[in-house]
Amino acid sequence: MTATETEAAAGRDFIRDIVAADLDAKRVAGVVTRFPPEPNGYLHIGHAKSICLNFGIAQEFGGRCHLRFDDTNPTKEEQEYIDAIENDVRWLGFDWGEHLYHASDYFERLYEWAEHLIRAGKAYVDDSSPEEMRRLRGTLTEPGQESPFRSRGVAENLDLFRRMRAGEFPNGARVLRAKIDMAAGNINLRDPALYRILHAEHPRTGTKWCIYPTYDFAHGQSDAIEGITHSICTLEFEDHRPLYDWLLENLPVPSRPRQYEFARLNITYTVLSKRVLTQLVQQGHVSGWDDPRMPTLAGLRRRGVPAAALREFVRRVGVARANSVVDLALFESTIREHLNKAAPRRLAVLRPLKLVIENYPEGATEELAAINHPEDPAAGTRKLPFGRELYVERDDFMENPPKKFFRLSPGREVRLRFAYFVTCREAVKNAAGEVVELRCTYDPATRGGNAPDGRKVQGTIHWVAAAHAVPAEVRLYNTLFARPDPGARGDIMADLNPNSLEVLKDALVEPALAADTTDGPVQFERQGYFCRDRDSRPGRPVFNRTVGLRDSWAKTQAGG
RNA sequence: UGGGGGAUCGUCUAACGGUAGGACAGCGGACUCUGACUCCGCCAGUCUAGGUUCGAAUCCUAGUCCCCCAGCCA
Repeated sequence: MTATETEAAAGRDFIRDIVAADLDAKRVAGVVTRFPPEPNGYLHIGHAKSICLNFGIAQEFGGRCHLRFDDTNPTKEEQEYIDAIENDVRWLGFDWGEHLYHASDYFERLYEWAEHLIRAGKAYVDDSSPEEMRRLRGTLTEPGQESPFRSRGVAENLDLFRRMRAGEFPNGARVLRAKIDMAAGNINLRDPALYRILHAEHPRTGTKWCIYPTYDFAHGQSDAIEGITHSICTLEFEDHRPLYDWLLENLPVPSRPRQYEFARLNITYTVLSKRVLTQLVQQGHVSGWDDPRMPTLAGLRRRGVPAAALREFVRRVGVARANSVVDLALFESTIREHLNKAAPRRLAVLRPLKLVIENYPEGATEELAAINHPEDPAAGTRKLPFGRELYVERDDFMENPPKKFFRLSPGREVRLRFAYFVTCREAVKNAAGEVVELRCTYDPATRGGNAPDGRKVQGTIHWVAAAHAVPAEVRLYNTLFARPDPGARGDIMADLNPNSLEVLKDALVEPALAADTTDGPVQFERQGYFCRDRDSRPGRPVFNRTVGLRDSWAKTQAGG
């Protein structure tokens, strides 16, 4: 982060207010936060909010932030996800230093604490089937009933729990439960499960364990072990806070963290449900977790979104307790702002239409100077080859243009960016009546783009020289979902956008784009920001559109 | 009908009993060798009804609407 960004990120929200107050009142000596993902999928932009919050607070208040994998359910977790998560957090710009932890690091201690609870008469082994437990739990409006196993003695509970650990029972046969209150209005307090039997191989502990702590039994204690002061999570865990507190109060934990909840991020046209994202990958609706249409950090990275833009977006969104849905336009605006400053400009024709300059000498070639960045003279210039045959954008010609159309049409003069004024004399059509070529004339006196007689043109269009253009593939991305509120009407897959990907295989780009194989962003003038995809091959670059330029002409047309 | 939360411009978010502000979106204009960028202007909000107060988005009362919870998921 730059200094200014760090400063800007110090903007206040209710959580930072709490941290500041705790520090002021010396309730805590220093702030310690943590980002605790479960390694059962890839990180997405919703996680970015949590990452920026936790790591950001640690930075701003001079504390530290841990990366902790909440790996308590080996049936869902994989090493691939662990590796991807570490990579993504680093890419986002954060560093956990020495503080990389796993809930599984604490399995032995958690087990001891479970026995502690049993000895204190506050936990018991229940032989009920899952169905029976559900039946006795009651409903939202009716209290639950006590299990017949609730009154088991300490010795029997201890024996049974040890035999659970020893692997004497099959999955689901028994469970360790906290003894709290089956009549509690908060269902999480109706004797929640603490340990379940899972004969499964864990990515880190292998087959050492066949019983695993639940989220509730692992999370708060892990926080306490690490000395976390502010345990920040999303709103749906609000109901778990009483249980979080109950466990910390009934166990000999080394510290006393506090949980605070904030509203998770939602964005229009976007789905941030790990379940649905997994489904998109598994059913082949996207090419993988890093498909540039995915809201995953891997997808956004491949799409060309700068990490700094992601951080800035999260900052602009803010942190509150009210559920909300952020306009995708805010994200796009933030991306453009960053890319506008960073991206050198280039000319690329996405949907080529041949243009022949009849009065330009056959076989002649010349080079014209083009600036690389209009707002940054230090970016310098480059040479653009020019010739009698060019390609221009199909959209830049209309045989019968509407009012205010400032581009090419029969008889109209426009400027070719950095080159000459040309006037369209004729549109050549094929048998099907489609325009296949434009015959034009140019004014040699306008070399460089200005007329000595001072006359103006209303439009400037981009182009490439036929003899020097490099063929390229360009991938245009639209939202994965066609509706701003995917799934709101039931079947979320029914809301998939059939036009989320448009592949242009016949694009032509200026030579400089083929020569440069670095990874930085680039602006195709008048079109948008692009980045080179890893599918690029020598002589055949592939570009992803990160985001289009604002297009008030298109808006006018659509509106009119 | 249980428990826990939340309501401020179209959207997100400030305000901490004292001028309801910012950003995005939208609209209009200036500038322009990108219909981009930039700049200027405009539009627009405290869920409702009472109450306390010199003064209420903020405090009180009563409503309304929205979200979360009945995994041996996290």
